[in-house]
Amino acid sequence: MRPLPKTFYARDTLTVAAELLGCELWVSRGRQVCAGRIVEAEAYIGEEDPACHAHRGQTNRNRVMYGAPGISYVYFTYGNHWMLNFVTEREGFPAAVLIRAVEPIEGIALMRRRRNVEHNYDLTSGPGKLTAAFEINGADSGLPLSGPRLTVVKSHGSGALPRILTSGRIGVNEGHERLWRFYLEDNPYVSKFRNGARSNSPRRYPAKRVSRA
DNA sequence: GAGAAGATCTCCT
DNA sequence: GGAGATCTTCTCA
Repeated sequence: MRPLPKTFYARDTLTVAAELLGCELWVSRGRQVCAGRIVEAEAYIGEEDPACHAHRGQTNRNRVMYGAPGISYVYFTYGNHWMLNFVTEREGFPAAVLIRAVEPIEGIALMRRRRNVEHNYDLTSGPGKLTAAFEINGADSGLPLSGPRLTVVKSHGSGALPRILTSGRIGVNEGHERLWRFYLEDNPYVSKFRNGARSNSPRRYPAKRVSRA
């Protein structure tokens, strides 16, 4: 199982976000291993992006975002939830991909114990849910995505990937006109349209409107 | 130090 | 669909 190289992340964040769909995230806790296929992600790019943590410049909290590509950026929000991001682009430029949802493929029983929910589709269908299911927290921030604790690999599943759709980002107050949310069509683990997303008319990817302008 | 905001989730109606 | 929970981070005085 070969992790994605650093060069994968050291590219345009929108490209990375789209290409992460279908990839597998593996999280190890000693002998406990959980894994899921990434089905939904959002891009946050630079200080010009009003929804990005780096919008107001570098702080203690977002310092990891300014670091090298291919590392994790995990932060706490709403008093309850950890958010998992992958740092992208060049070192010194704050950009990241928020992992919003995954499809469980390994360690499902462990996730169910951690989440205490009835249905599998409730395990990881949201950014806060997936970090709870994978037991990801601030201790995982700044770690390489090439292992040993966090590993991202190309999917070794067979068959063609479903269509990739884009929409406005969820839960952000500004910058929602940018179609920087990417997800797999008809996947039950994609988080639903809600929480104030004001521009989530889905479009096929690649699309002309998916740009950084 | 105080107050406000926040890339969410879950429960209740 | 709405509101509360919960607490870290940041800004401002």
